[in-house]
Formats: sequence, structure tokens, C-alpha cells
Amino acid sequence: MPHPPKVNHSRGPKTVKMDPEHLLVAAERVFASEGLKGASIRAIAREAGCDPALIYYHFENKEAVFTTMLDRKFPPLVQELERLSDPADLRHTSERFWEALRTIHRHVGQDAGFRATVRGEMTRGAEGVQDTIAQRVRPLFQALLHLFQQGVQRGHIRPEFPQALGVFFFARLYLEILDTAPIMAQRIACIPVEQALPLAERSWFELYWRGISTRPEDPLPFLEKAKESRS
Amino acid sequence: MPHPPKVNHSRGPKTVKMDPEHLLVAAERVFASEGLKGASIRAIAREAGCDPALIYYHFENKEAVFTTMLDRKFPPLVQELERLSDPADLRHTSERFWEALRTIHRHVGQDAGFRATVRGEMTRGAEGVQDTIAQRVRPLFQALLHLFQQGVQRGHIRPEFPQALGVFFFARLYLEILDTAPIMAQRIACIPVEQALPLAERSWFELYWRGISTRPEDPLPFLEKAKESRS
DNA sequence: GTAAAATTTCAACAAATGTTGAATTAGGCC
DNA sequence: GGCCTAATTCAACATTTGTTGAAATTTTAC
Repeated sequence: MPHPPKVNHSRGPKTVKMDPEHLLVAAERVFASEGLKGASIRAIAREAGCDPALIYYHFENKEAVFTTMLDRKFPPLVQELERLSDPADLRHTSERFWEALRTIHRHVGQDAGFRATVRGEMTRGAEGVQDTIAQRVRPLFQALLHLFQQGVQRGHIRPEFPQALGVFFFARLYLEILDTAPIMAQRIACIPVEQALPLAERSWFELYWRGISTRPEDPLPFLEKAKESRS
Repeated sequence: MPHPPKVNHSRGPKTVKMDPEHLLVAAERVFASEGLKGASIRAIAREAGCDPALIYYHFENKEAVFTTMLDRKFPPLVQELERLSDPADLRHTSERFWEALRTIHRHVGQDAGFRATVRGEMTRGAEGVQDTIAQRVRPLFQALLHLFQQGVQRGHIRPEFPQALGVFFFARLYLEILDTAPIMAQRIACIPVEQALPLAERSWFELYWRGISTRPEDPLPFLEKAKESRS
């Protein structure tokens, strides 16, 4: 992690103030590689190019940095998924789910660090941190659950499929693909990395949709379009 | 992490020798909660109830502890999956895949620590550690790929589905369910934890099979039997 | 211009870490 | 019993960590 050499060591504010947002970005990078607990305040300060005490000036502690980071990332994604789950949308449920997948991709697809941190803390973080994250995941889950329920009501999705699991598989397993498909492609399956993720996304969606659909053999024309617009 | 009080501080060997296996078990626990990098030698020693220097007596360094741990866990699983992928097995491919899933469950289902460590190091570990793990994952991947290919040849699996991805989805996404379904059930979906995982496994397998199958609407009788033998 | 507030770093302290050589001790062999 | 080997801990060293109060400096308000 290269960081700019600190040539001005005088105390007191700089003419260019250190933006707290810059601290958040630095923290996110360190959280991603070290986890929340493993991220030292000094490592974050090094990443940001400032003194560790400045972190305490702007935030109460490391957990506060993390919570602030969550609160910048989750709400826009949740809002967009809530719009997508509006019952007035009369498109086919498969198409709406595809758009939900694209939405998730747009918000967190390039954010491996954020994804890694959230998952890491959810699976092995402190109780309080899990609570903090769960509070922010629930609205997202609810929005997708509404979408799933509309699919059942419209006869697109099999009513016997457990709804909560349908939503969990859709979102969590897609995030897992984002996290692991590139590395698996590269190291185990010897697929070129640039091709692996788009193909994996389409294949995943097709598999998922066939798995829950009342009509698994119906074509998915928007998937074919997605394939063409990529090449 | 409670550990027995150390009442005998004299140097020199104890009448009951510290088994290196015991060190491995302790290390596995610490790796699981702290990651490989975050697991301190002193934490491992505390977990094992010995002095940190003893770890250096038995192993070259922390990475050697980790590699030894991998080499106890992977080969039995790989061997069993290789037996399962024997072309002489004439059962339906869906049933063989179900048995593969049960096999994975038997070997690593209770081993959240091992799973977490392997995934964690694969996604964000040092280059050398990723190599170490990839070497051990490849034979497992190959065994499942053989099984998948036989499914295609026998007309059970759609030939247009990308094979490497089919295998990747089967194994990696199942492991993700093992890692995350309990916590998601508990904290987000409010499903009782004891029910969540068996239901998730069956639902996942059904979704997966329908997704890749040439005949998605065919029933899966062994799944129904699995449900009944559970209740 | 002065005082107060805001911003930033230094310095210090206590605690923790990895690793090594040396000291100690139990058991086996002659 | 003496010697040797194996097993285990201690002690030391250098490095890193989290956090705080104080010093220094810039900006703002009057």
C-alpha cells in the first residue's frame, strides 16, 4: 500500500483539510484486507496519510468508522430495490429479478472490499457488529421478498418454494459469485478472468430462474440481449 | 476462550507430552476466528495451553501449521468424491450429485472454522497461501467435473450449461449456504436455526438440479426420503 | 487585533506481538 | 549414575499496537 510521504510534520491544521470521507475510503480498504478487528488504527492512518489521533478526532472509535461506512453504502441500494419491488411494475418477474441482480451489481459489484467486510463481520464479527449490519440488511431482504411474493401471486414462481430461502439464495449466492468466481476461474478452472464473471452472472441467473420458475423451460430473452451487449 | 490454568511452569518436558495434533486443533480454532494473518502465535499457544516457543519446536512457522491442517482435511474428502465420480456408477446423475452434497456435508459440515479459513485465505490471503489451497482444491474440482461430464453424456444435464461453472456453483455455493444460512436465518429472516440448514440444503439441491437438468420437472424421490428421515 | 474554535501532530504510556537462545527437566540407554 | 536426546518454558529483544493529553497552528468570530 503506497502512500504519499508526509513532508509536513507541523502540528495544527493544514491549508487543505483532511476530509473525513477520505478517512472512510482509507478505512474501507484496510477493513477489506484485514477485517474490522485486524484493521489497526495506525494502518488506517497510514493509508489515509495522517496521524492516528486524527481518526479519534473525527470518529469515536473504529466501530464508528465502520458504521459510518455502512450508512453510506446501504441506503441507496435499498431504495433502488424498493422501487423495483413496486407492485405497479407489470413486467415479467424474471425480468424484474434480472434487473435486481443488475442493481446489486451496480452498487456493490466493484466494491469487493465492502462486500468482504460485511460478510466477514456477519459470519464472525462481534455480536454488536452483527446487529449493526443485520439492521441494514433487513430492508434489502424485505424488498426482495416483496418481489418474490409478487412472482408467486402472478404464477411465475413456484408457490411451494420457501420464500425466505428464495431471496437468500438470490442475493447471498450472487454476492458469493462476485467474491469467488474470479479467483476460482483463475486458480482452479483456468478460465480467463475477464470472461468469468459476466458468464457466471448469466449462468447463475439462468440456473436460479429455472430453479424457482413454474415454467423452467421458457426462454429468457433479456439474458440473450445481455450477452450480445457485452461482446 | 477458556483454557486450563497453567500450574506447572517448570521447564522441560511434561510427563504427558503435548500432542502436535492438539496444537493443530487449537490453531484451527484461532484461524477460524482471526484469519491466518490475524491469528497470533501467542493466541494459538494460549488456546493450546502451552508456551509460544513450543509451536516453533513442532512447526517451522504459522504457515506450516496451516499447511499441515489442510493436509489432514482435504485428502479424505477428495478420495471420497473421486470414488463417487467413478463411471461404473450407473445411478441417475441427480442422485449421485445429492450423494456428493452429503459427502461434502459429512466432511466439512461441522467444520465452520476450516471452511472460513480456507475461503478467507482464498479470497484475500497471500499469493503463496492461495497457491497452497488451490493445489488441494483442484483434485476435488476435477472429481466433480468428471461427475458433471458423465451427467451430460447420459443426457441428464444440459450440454449447453458451462461445465466449470456448474461444478463451481454446486460446491462453492453449497459451502456458502453452510457458512451463511444459519446466521441469515437467525438475524434476518427469523427462521429457527435448527430448521434452516436442512431445509436450505434440500431447497438448494432442488433449485440447483432444476437449473442444470434436461428434465427440470422430474421428481427427486431421494429428496423426499431425506426430508422424512430428518423428521 | 485578540480570543476562541477547529485541526493536526507529537509524545508518552501500557500492552501486545514474533522469534530466538538458553535453561531446565523427563525419560531412555548403557 | 552419567550421558544424551527430546520436550518445554523463560527471558530477552525489537517492533507494533490503541489511546490520550498537550502542543502547535490555522481559521473564524467579534
